[in-house]
Amino acid sequence: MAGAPRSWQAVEAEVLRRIRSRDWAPGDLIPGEVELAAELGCARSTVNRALRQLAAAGYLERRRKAGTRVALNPVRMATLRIPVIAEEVASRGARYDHALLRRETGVPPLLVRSRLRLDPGRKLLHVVALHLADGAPYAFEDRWVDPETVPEFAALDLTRQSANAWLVRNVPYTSGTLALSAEPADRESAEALGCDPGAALFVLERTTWKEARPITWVRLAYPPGHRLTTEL
Amino acid sequence: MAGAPRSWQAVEAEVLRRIRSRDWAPGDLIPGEVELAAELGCARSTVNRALRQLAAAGYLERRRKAGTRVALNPVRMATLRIPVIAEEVASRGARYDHALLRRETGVPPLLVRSRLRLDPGRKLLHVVALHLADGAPYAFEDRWVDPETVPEFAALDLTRQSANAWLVRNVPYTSGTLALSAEPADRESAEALGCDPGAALFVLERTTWKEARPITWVRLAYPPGHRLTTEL
DNA sequence: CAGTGGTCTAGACCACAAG
DNA sequence: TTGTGGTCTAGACCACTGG
Repeated sequence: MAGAPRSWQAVEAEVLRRIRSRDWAPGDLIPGEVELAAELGCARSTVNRALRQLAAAGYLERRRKAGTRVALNPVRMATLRIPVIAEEVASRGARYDHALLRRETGVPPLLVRSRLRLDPGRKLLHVVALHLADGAPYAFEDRWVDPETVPEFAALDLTRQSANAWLVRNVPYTSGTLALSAEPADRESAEALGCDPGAALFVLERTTWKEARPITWVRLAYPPGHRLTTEL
Repeated sequence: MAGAPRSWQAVEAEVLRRIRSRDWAPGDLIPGEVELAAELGCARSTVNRALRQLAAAGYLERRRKAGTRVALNPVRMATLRIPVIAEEVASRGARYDHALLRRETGVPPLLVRSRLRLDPGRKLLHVVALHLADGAPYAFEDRWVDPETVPEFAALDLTRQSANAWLVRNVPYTSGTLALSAEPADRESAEALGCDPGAALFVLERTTWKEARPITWVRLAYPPGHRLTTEL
């Protein structure tokens, strides 16, 4: 009936237009795939792809038999790119370097132990390092690695490549958790990053698993002023 | 040849298995869709869907004619859910409230003006509010709204619903930017959030546009301890 | 039970880019 | 030029779930 969307992108755009124009208001039931396909002059699978995409983006809510509704609260999904730091630095046009500050074996603090669900007394490999961009401190890394999951880690030369770069390439995780927060700089972080103790640091904390076994817990602290941005 | 993946999820799982097992190493060219479909015993479109999914997740890199390669650096994409604060609070099982602290019209500071690409001297609507969870400070909001894009905003009763809730439902944006950072609390934020000045606040800054017109710039500051988490 | 979305298929044409 | 992914189609069956 209407114009002539042919591609699934065109269908997506048309549906989005109707949502934004309040032609289809939040909560409304929209026509079924068959009906839409007929109206827009394309195959049902084309409509399906467009609607699936919009549902994944949070604009629509779909349920079998119940049909498709315009989402009441468009839950915005922001996708952040979490690259390896070396590339994060390179993509900003800076020269990357890193310095290994400490490396030891020991019992992790309670926080780390609980995040990794470890038995008390388990010893992990501990690595403290500083990432540099054009020679300036870029991020302060505090990492604990489970030697039972990653036995090769103990023998690694961490002066040539960072722990993260090696792990990402050699020990793919099957699941993980990422947490972002703000924390005041403790003395060691402040010294490494060249800021005042207590300064507001942007902190990224990541825990990764290989099936049921913990791989690593890492905390990356960025100096004041660091921003993580994304397009919506 | 191999087992019998029939669904696209099964194909996805099988390909992921081969990547993780280093059967297909980073940088390797993997078989084309036609070949894979034959090997796995399904239609090419099924393989296509699985590979598209894996490419979107950052595991594969696909280019016409060049074929599909295992990504050298699995760029991790973390998807954050950015809900309306009222629901964010409700989902934590707390009672939501908000308090309007200030509301005025004026020329925004340089930072806001540049983010919204405004002409100097343009006056915007300024709203300062506090979001509460079970009566405790949850987030401090500083917002500027363009009255030319959203004329109805000036007449709104912001004691009944928050600015964000109304904007999300009534002025859908077509594009926007999200930035996360850590900032020391200034006096006003500290007072509102009940923390010390200089405390490390987790800050979410968002700018939204309706086509080429700015809608709003908002800065949400969360008190120390706040964490934004996601599964990987 | 019946309607809706979810998926698979086989085949076709197209767009892009490597050689 | 030509191989590869990107997409569309028409039809079919299935799975879930509302009524």
